[in-house]
Amino acid sequence: MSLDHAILGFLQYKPLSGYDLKAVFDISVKHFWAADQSQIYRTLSRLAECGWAEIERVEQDDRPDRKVYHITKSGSDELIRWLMTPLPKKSERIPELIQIFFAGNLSDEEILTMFERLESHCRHSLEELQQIQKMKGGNVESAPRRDAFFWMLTLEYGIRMTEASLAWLEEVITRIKNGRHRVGE
Amino acid sequence: MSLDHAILGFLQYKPLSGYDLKAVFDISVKHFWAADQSQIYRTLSRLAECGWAEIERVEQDDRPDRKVYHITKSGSDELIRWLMTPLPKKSERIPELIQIFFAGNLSDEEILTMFERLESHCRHSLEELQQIQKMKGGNVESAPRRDAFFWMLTLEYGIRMTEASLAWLEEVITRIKNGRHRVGE
DNA sequence: ATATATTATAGGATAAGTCTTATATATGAT
DNA sequence: ATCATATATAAGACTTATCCTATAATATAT
Repeated sequence: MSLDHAILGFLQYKPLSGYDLKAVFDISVKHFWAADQSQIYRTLSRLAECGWAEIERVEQDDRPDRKVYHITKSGSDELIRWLMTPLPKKSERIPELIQIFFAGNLSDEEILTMFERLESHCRHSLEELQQIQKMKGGNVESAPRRDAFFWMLTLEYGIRMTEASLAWLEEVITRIKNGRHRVGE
Repeated sequence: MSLDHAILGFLQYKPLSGYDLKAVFDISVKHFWAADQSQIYRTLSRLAECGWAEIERVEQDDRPDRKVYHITKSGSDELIRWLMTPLPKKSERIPELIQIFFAGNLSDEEILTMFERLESHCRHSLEELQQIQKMKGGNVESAPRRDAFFWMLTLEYGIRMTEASLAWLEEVITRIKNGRHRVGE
């Protein structure tokens, strides 16, 4: 799955330790792929077992030793292969839609509260993403334009989707306020 | 998590067996919550253990006996409680965005192929959703308007998001064809 | 003084989900 | 005749991810 390949992707740029990777995930792909620290370490061991990465032990006096992972030729090949492979389409799980689907069990007031909660959450996410986009304008300059272009695309995608969600939620709230969900009762 | 509550939601409408539930999931919430048959049965046992559902054994001569699950008062309370509870916001995982993020490793030609693949997949999903929407127009009439309203909302959401994805992908493909990802190289 | 944060790795327990297979009967299609 | 499909339930093995905890030294803040 994708965590393996996300890690290979980062190792392709340069060798990194598990600790480094956690930090790198948190400042770059967290919005669409949050990685658990524990899971990163476990996955790194597996990558090394597979021969997709090699471990370099870096001794340190004051800190615990670092295990820096280098991507191998076969790891690099695997990354390229995966990047061109269509992903098995499995519908993502959206628990919010379960709440909406069964919202008929709630009172009109509770429903409105629910949607307004979803809306404010969505607005907050949008602000976060826009904030990142602003800062990234400078942040990304160290990378080749080609890489930076695709990094920005993933942010742009997040923003577009969140904007669309927000627009939809606002529309739905208006409809509910106009009692459109009660028509015909 | 949500499978528990999705099942409680359906049991709130009427008592169902595991087999029934699998069918119900597949024709209603599959687009945003695909449920594995095996997982449904496991979850049902757990719901019964929790006291949120009760089992009625229905003997049949020609077929294996059915275990029909009835929601209890405490199950119903739990459903309502959950519907009003804000969900812990955990960013969803979008493996496609990992592929896009690291697309810089591919050639221009491969990149275009990748995005066109994503676009056609997206177009296909949209058609599927629109097809369901058309059919549901009649399908849903048996339910109270209030419930049907929220069922349709979840479909509408899927369509809006897929439309937004598609529009974005088309735009990105144009930009790539114009060589915008190579600017400054 | 004490608590928290940073750097660094990793195991244990648990949860959640997927895939496969087993069992059993009936019906319809090729 | 045989094969697939529908009805009905459920265990086994495995994967992936999450949460918590442990270890260990240093540094900074209260």
